[in-house]
Amino acid sequence: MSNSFKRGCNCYRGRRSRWIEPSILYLLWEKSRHGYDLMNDLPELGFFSEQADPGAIYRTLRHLEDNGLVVSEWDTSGSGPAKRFYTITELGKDNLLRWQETIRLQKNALDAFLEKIKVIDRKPKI
Amino acid sequence: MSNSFKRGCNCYRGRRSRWIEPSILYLLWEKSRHGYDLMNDLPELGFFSEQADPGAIYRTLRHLEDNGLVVSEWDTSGSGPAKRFYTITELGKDNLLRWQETIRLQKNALDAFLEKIKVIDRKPKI
DNA sequence: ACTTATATATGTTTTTAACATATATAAGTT
DNA sequence: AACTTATATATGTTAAAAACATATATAAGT
Repeated sequence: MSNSFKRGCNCYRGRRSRWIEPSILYLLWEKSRHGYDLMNDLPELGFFSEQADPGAIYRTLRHLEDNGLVVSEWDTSGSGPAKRFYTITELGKDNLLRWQETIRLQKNALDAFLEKIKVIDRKPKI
Repeated sequence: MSNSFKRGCNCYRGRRSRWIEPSILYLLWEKSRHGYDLMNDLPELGFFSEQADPGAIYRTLRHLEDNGLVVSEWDTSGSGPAKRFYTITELGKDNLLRWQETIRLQKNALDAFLEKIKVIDRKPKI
């Protein structure tokens, strides 16, 4: 027996799920923001326990912009280094809406699964 | 603009989520089965839209067995090729229970997210 | 001059999912 | 007997994503 299960659950093996795309789209739908803001705001959506990975955020933003779901412009006002100000497009909004069905299906599956496994009795530990 | 978003949503980009491990554990908790049975039974849990990938199933079973969460024995009764009969262990049951919290957190995040995005209005198409 | 906070970006490695293929047994078909 | 199909397990290969690490730059505070 290898030891990857010995301590704790290893549920997810430390990985989060891939909801970063709709999460960013949603936050930009709420209001336009800088990429850096997303690092602070993403965890509140509940998909990222700790700090969101900057690498993931900026690469996702690039991907979204490459596909016309968001647009950006440099913002040199204010202090500190230049910021990129991201705004969702109509295509982006439309895309966000399309996520609803995927998310609903996933949620329903998780709901049903929770119902099923809640009847399992945990043996009392010695 | 690249074209990966042009048609449809690309939600998930064709990928399913990684609930195969607790799904298999649950099915084996219900009753011991052959790996081949899991191909038919897994889709009913709602995480896999179509046919589950045999490669994923057998590799996951190996992984679970390597870690003591399931045990197996060859079953040469019946017709056709020999089958491996899988049974969940106490450690496996315990592990399945530990998934509950992970699944609940994910479900709650999806729930909250659905609530948020449901207020977005879809523009009427021309 | 040094450190810290802000801000964006890229490089590398590991893991996972997706897809493809291989192997073998036995039953049914021509 | 040869061929096809269903059953059953397993491995190989590729592509994508996550995780982790590092690079670069501006400006404010000490």
